[in-house]
Amino acid sequence: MGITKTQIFDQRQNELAQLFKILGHPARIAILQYISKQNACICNDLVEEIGLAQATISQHLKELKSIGLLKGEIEGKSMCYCIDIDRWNTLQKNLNSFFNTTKMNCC
Amino acid sequence: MGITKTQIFDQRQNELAQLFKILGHPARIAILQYISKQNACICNDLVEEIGLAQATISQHLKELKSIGLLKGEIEGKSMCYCIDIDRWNTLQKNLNSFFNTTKMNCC
DNA sequence: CTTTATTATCGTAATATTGCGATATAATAA
DNA sequence: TTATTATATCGCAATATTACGATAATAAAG
Repeated sequence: MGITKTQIFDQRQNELAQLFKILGHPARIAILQYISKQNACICNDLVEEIGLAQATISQHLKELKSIGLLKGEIEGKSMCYCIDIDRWNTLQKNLNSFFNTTKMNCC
Repeated sequence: MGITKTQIFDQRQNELAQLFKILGHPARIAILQYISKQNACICNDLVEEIGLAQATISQHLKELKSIGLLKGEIEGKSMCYCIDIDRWNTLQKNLNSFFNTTKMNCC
């Protein structure tokens, strides 16, 4: 017990849930907001800005990368993490599609 | 360690993350989709439809209620859980507002 | 009142997530 | 080469989530 039974749900349900799940942490929300404000970003800024340890920030960045929301480029000896706007717009469409189709026909 | 440091984030970040988090489970996505299809719903249907134990479904319903997405009315000896459309629309607006403001000014 | 049906809650085991120190890796600087 | 700086990964401890059986609570039916 304890493991999520992904096999009893369809792919769309699992993918949608995974997206929501990754967005479901305040640090990751804050990271996205901060990167957006900066127009560019290096991870080290985030450590000071957010107030979590460097290892923890790095882990959150990895999760945001896992759903394609962030892309990172090496820039000298630091990383430039940016929001992938195409992916961002696609995600927004997916979520809206879920919201719009699900509210239909409800009592 | 292990506990999310909600105190270092602001209220909006925590609330937004909480919404995403609750939506971040395939069973809860499936529950919302099923209720939407039915126009009404009793929990017992969900147990057969989703394929999780009754106790588990009940727990997921409770979480969806906790963010106001579902409202439940007693109907005879069973419950009628419905999507709260007003709340649903508000949530959708909140998420879109996050998506729209965050993608601005990004590199 | 007793039975039956439906949902909620409790307790618990299994697994996942969060956070961080320590360390590895990689690139530039001296 | 040897520092220095920035980021990633490993390993672990603390906490949270998921799932379910057992049981409680509630309401209708007999």
